[in-house]
Amino acid sequence: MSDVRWLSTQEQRTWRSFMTAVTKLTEHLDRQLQRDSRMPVAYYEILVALSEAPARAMRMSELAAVCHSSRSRLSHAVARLEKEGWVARRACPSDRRGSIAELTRAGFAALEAAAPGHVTAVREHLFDVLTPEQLSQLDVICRAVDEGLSTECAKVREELGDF
Amino acid sequence: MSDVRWLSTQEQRTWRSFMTAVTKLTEHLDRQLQRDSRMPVAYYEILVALSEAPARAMRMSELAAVCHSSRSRLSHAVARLEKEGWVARRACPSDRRGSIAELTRAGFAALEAAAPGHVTAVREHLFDVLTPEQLSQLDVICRAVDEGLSTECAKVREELGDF
DNA sequence: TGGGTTTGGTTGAACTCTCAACCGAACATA
DNA sequence: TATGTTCGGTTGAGAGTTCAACCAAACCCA
Repeated sequence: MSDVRWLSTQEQRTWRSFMTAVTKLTEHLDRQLQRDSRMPVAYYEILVALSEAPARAMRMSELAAVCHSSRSRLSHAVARLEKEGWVARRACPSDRRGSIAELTRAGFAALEAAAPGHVTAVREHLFDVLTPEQLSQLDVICRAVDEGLSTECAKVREELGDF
Repeated sequence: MSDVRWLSTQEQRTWRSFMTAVTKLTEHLDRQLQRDSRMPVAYYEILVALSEAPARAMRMSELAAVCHSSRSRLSHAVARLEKEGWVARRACPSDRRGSIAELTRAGFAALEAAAPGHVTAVREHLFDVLTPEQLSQLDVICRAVDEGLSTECAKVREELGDF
């Protein structure tokens, strides 16, 4: 099918500035957190999710959903966090297949230590460079993109099962 | 320093919707391209950059700059693309340290084959879900973020040398 | 009760990325 | 010409992600 709707010059410019900004920002944040707190952003978000959960514990699958992570990725990640002593896994009493990830004291401390630097970086490179108006625009835009993807992702999830 | 400027509730919401949208979008695009054309988006962009260069060839360091990639990453990536037969490396005549990456016929064909699916995915999940107004807002926003980062990145580049 | 299917989760291999170390060529300076 | 530094690029190890395969528990239904 050659009836592809190619991008206009302007659209290409927008796409490239989007890609550039996103990759630079995520790389910067990842580098900052890795350097200062020895964890990638993805792991930080796992700790955040756990810290906000009741009893600072969550079923693995629920945690995966909250973090928009595949089961597999989360399993590997939690294994690493466990080795670090930041998370502990225990069996789920109500479902013997399940397992529960729990934030340890050390994990909470690590999160507390990491948070200031990370939040500062986010503020500095996103919130501080945009007007309040732009921030609310960005919020609306991201929700629209997310919405458009979640219908699609639901489809994928149906077909492939594992996400 | 406990004088961290934490995020307000609204800011947290914006940040999360941003992260969600970005990670979902990039993962979706990566999965599409990997599934249909056996290459990650980063490699696709390398091929695009080469295809747009005069003689479809470029110095490695220039290519790295255009792709916002580290030298190391590019070196690994080109090695893989070379194994695939999509890119060839040859010595630079004017600087014997240098090497030049060149898009092969097969590489150009692979790019042509990959482009429709990728562009369609981008259009479908970004351009089609936003109004023209929102697209131009997004463009401005991304340029501001990029701007804010490039001063920072310049600093990092100075300190660490290798990016 | 038994057999097939789905669900929750883990595992290992292949791949990509990062970081630091390294090498030879180019350049600067004396 | 000799030497120290910078530049362009590669390499290997370690870490994270993906994908497919797998296992056991739970569920479904005859």
